[in-house]
Amino acid sequence: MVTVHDVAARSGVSIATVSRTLRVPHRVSGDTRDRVLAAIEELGYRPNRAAASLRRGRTGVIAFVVPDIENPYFASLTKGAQAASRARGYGLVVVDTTESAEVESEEIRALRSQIDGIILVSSRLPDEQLLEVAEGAVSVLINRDLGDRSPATPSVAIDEAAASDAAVAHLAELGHRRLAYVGGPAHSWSQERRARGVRDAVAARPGLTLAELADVVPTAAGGRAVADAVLGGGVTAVLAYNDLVALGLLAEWGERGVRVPEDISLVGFDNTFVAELSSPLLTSVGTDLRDAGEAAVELLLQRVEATDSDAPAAYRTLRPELVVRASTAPVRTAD
Amino acid sequence: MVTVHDVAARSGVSIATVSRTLRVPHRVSGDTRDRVLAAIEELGYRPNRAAASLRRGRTGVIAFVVPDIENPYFASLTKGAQAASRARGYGLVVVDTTESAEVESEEIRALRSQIDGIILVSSRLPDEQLLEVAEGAVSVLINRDLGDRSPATPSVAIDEAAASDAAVAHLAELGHRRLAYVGGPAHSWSQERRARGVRDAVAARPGLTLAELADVVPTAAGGRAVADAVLGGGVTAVLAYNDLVALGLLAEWGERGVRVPEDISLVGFDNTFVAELSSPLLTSVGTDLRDAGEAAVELLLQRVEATDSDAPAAYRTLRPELVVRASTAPVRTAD
DNA sequence: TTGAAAGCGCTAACAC
DNA sequence: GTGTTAGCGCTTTCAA
Repeated sequence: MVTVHDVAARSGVSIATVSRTLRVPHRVSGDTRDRVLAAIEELGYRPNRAAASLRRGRTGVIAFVVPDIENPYFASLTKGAQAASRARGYGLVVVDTTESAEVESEEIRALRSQIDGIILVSSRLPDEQLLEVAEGAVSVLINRDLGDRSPATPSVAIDEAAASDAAVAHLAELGHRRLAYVGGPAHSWSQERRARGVRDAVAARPGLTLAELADVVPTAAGGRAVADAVLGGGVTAVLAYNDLVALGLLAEWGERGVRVPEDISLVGFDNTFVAELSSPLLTSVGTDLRDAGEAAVELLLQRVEATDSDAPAAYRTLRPELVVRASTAPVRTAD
Repeated sequence: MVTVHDVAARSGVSIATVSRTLRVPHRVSGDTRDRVLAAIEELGYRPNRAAASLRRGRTGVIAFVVPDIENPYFASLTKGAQAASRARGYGLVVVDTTESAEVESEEIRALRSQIDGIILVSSRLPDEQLLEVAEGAVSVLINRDLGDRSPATPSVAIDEAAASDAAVAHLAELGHRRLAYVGGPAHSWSQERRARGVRDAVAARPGLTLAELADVVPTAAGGRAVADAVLGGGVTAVLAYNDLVALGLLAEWGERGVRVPEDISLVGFDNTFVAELSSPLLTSVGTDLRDAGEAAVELLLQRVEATDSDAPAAYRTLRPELVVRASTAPVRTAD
């Protein structure tokens, strides 16, 4: 292993100068800098992070905690976070909690002392526990919000009201009047906001009616299971909790001869890549998740690197975009 | 921050004993052990990993390098690796190389000194560079194999010959005689083995013919692009390079009135979760990817923790399973 | 079985 | 602008 001592010897300076050349190059004369850099190159020197961490009290690693890395939604967020942290020279430890609050809290506890900061995505922890975690470490939340309870914790959230409104507006414009919303898990943070958003958007448009299905398992299987129940009542357009549920509806309907969009229009949430896997392609509303992942990293590092806690907490609200694909069409028959 | 000193003071022993209690408990008397453990509990002591790493020369972190975390195939592998490394007390740094060999080699270089080992999944590096990496660190390969060139590097691979054979056998049994294989990227390691496997399986069954399409982009869009080209020549069943390509074919055919499985049967490779997103559900052949990820971690840690390099290199070949779903059916008309 | 003590490689005062 | 030096918290001889 090559150490600062080797580099120092090779370039005829002290170890302090070697360290300075790397950390504060402007405090080293151009001449020495060149010599040190050359020696580093020749020797293939790589600073030992463990040593630096021990001395500086910082590890250069941040944790990214997701409920399920196989879920396309979280995979995209992770991709963005990964790229951003790499670009900033930080390592990203990805933790998959398998949707379990216990695993989540256990992992966080184990990690706490080894990382500079933590990003919690769609945390499954109850508010009080989440609060404790958030206060106990430099942290950023995605899809959760402690509000006044922890004004120092930044969060990144998607403007679900805007998303819902865009989706409903699109369907209304196509002439749909009787809508249905297939909701997700009962107490999910996103579900609550999406359901409210859809209700508000419908209420704001006279003549629209809304049927709601609650507590659907947020997977394709969940969608298939309720495909039948959604139909009827003259519903001509359906909004699904997420793309996966939408694809489940689509598949099951297809097998029962219900055609999309001829018989019924369908809109998903999140606009994940699976929206481009189906036939017809799925109209979906969502934000760029990679951007969201990046934003969270930026927010986190801003705090990590803040000399003291001078950086104000930032709440980043991301604007979603409706991507119209083939699963929505003008309502067929006037009611 | 609570340190060994605090625990030592609290329990009336030396810091050495505190350390021993955690690392080699059997060398501490039951009595002292209890006292130390109690103090640790009361104080909430967590060993500082940076310090331990510096002293022991090991970091407790392994790297998992994938081309694209958004790809369901790699996401599932990652999920398995994540669970396995957590269970063994190691941190997992996930690196997404965005399918770029440069990014891959750069990241590996940067990481090398900070990790105990590295798992390279479907590496995009050319053989000689891969060899260099594999020799320069404790490493395990998934979906690559250096063979004699680096007999010390374990690898985990799926038995593609068996997979291809199972798929072809299934179609042959259903009465299909004219098959087509939609291949993946020209020089991909998996593609080469899958193509060979399919060819061999077809050759082994008199009466079967095979049409091959090469160098298809391994995504749904890639599949859509060649949906037309595959048809014709009396082909009644198609094998696709992976599930994504299969879904692309399925979607495009659907829009052109070609029905699956009535008009044509379709089989995907990998059996990722997207095979359950379509209508009809996709017949697909693959191994449990989480298991593969776990296996790689086991192999790696076995070497990491080997006192010296006593552990023999292990080549783990995983047996794939064919999951028959609705996209395959008996050939409709006798030829 | 336990303790004293020597560093692991690096950074950051502090002197010059 | 550069060098000297004192640790960061831990593990591990070596002695007792």
